Amino acid sequence: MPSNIPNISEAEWTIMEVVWSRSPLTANQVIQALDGHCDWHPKTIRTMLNRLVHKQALRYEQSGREYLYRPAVTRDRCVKHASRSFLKQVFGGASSSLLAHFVQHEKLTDEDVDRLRQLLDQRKDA
Amino acid sequence: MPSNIPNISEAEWTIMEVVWSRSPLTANQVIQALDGHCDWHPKTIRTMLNRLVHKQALRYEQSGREYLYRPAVTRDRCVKHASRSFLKQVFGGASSSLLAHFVQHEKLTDEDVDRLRQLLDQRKDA
DNA sequence: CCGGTAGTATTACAGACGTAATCATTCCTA
DNA sequence: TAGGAATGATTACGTCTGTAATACTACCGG
Repeated sequence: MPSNIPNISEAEWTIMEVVWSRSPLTANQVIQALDGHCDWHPKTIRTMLNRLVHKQALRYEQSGREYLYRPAVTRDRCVKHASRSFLKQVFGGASSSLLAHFVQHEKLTDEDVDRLRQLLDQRKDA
Repeated sequence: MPSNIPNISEAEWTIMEVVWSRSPLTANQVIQALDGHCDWHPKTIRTMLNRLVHKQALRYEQSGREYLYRPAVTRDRCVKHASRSFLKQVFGGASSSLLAHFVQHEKLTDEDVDRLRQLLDQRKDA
């Protein structure tokens, strides 16, 4: 029984972040959490919640006349899944190339660099 | 005049890789290059070449009765663009988190690690 | 000169996505 | 008790994707 991570689109990812960080919540709470950040119509957000349930990225339980949504997949698993796809598609699976790219082209503070060095040190080398 | 990087889908990316690495080539050469790797129908590949031209990810010039395709955007720019989107979507734009993730969860040889340390050293710190 | 072949261009079609509007149900309130 | 408001369900619709098939056109060979 392998992962079975549902495909979460870009817009859906935004919804998932909210649910991951404050689960469980009602549709309205999701809408409020996004108010100001996105400007999606509430209907749109409800639609996306629905789709995410169908994709089995979210679950819900009834609570009064509303639903309480929770993640059905952990953020970790989704991050890993998305990272793998990206790594494969853009860097041909070579994590070293990917890392080189980000070290060279994206901003890092000195602290970031230090922490990264530590991670490299702690890495259990084969 | 900002970037204007066209959106290149996953399947299209495969085509682009071929063109980036051996440009210029004819449709048939792309088809042959992919033979064995993908199993797309030749018609499918021609369709994708066409779409990529419309998206202005590829250009072509006539050569006899065929076209010679070339990239209209560099791989570098596309990699950077895709990396930014991914970074933003999955790691909220924090490159340090992204780097930590890949260092901790993806395979790296000892040489990879050494090279990465060097890159960190060479980094022009602010 | 005519028809087949090899290219390109156009069309097809289902499923995903972004973005909602409309429908149906139910509960609260006047 | 009937009507409106809130919620979830269904439907809508244009674009993008994956995956081709079909149409058109021009050149080559008989």
